[in-house]
Amino acid sequence: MFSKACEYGIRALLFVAGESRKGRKTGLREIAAEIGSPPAFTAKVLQQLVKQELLESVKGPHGGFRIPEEKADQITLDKVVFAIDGDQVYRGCGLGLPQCSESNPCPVHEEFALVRNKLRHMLETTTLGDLTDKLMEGNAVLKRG
Amino acid sequence: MFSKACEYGIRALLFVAGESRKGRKTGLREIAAEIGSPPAFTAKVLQQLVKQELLESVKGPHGGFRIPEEKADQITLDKVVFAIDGDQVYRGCGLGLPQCSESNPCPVHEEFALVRNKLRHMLETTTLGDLTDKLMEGNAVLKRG
DNA sequence: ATAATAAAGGACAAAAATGTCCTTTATGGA
DNA sequence: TCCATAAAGGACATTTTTGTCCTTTATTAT
Repeated sequence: MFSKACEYGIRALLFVAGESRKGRKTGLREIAAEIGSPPAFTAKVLQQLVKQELLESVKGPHGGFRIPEEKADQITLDKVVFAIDGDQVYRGCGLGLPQCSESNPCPVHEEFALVRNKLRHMLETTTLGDLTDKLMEGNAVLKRG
Repeated sequence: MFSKACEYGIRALLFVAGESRKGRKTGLREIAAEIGSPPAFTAKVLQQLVKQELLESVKGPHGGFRIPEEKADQITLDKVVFAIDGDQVYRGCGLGLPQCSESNPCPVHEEFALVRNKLRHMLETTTLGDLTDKLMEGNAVLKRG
C-alpha cells in the first residue's frame, strides 16, 4: 500500500509526537530503535518530513526531533503520505492505465473509486494526534510487543 | 496498490477473455500491443497465470491464450491478485509491522481494516466476466483511447 | 519427416527502492 | 575558543522489481 519509507515515516512521527507530549525531544537512534527501523534510512525519511514542515529538528547537543502538540493535532495522515509517496495513492489507476479517468475508465474504475474514497477519507480525517492518543492509552503499539 | 506484473496480468486476462468470447485465441504480441505492456515481461506474467490455471495456453501455429467463458465468470479478481502478488494486499499491516494483529494492533489497524475489507470484498465479488461485459459494451477501456 | 510457429523457460540487464557509510553543518556547553 | 553532539547531505551498496534476449519445447501444416 505505502512504501517502506512512508511506513517508517508515519511510525517515526507517532513516536516523536508521543515524546513531544512529554516535553522530550528524541534523537534518530532512539526513534529507529523504538519503531524498529534502519537508522540511516530513517534519517533520510525524517529529513524529508522536516523539509515538508511536518516535523521540527534541532541540531547539536540535546538536539533531536519534535512535533508541537497543536501541530500533531492538525497533521492528517494524508499529508504524511503525500509528503513521502506523492499522490499515487489517490490518482493511480488500479490497473496502471495512465489515461484512466471518469470519462475514459478502466474496467475496475468504479469499483476502485469506492475503495480509494474510503481510504482517502480515512487518511484525511485521521490526525497524528488521534493516533498518539491511542498509543499513549496503550491501545496500540509501534513495534512488536 | 498492485505490482506492475499484477496490473499487466489483469489487463491481459480481460483482453483474452474478450477475445475468447468471440471464439478467438490471442497471441502474446497481440495481447501486449492491445494492453500497452512490454511483451517479454508480459510473457512471464502469463506463464504464471497459466501455471495457476487462470488461463489456458496452446503452443504452436494458431496457438495462443484463451479463457473459456464459463471460467471467466468464475474467476474473481482476488484469485488473480493472489496468483501474482500473493496475500500482501490482505495481510500486510498498514504501517508495515510484522506483528500487527487484532490483539496487538498498530495505531491505524482499525482504520485500515475497514478499507481493506472493502477492497477485499470488491476483489472477491468482481469476476473477469463482469469486467469483460463492461469492456465489450464499450463502457471501459484497457489502454488510452 | 521437416519447417514454421508460438508458448515455456533460463540467463541476463536496467531501474527503482531500500539501506549504509562518511563528511559537513549547526548548536550547546566547558 | 574548542570540543562534543546530533541532524543534513552526498556518495555508494544491496535488493527487489521490472524488463530483455535467446534457447528449448510443443504443435501444426506441408
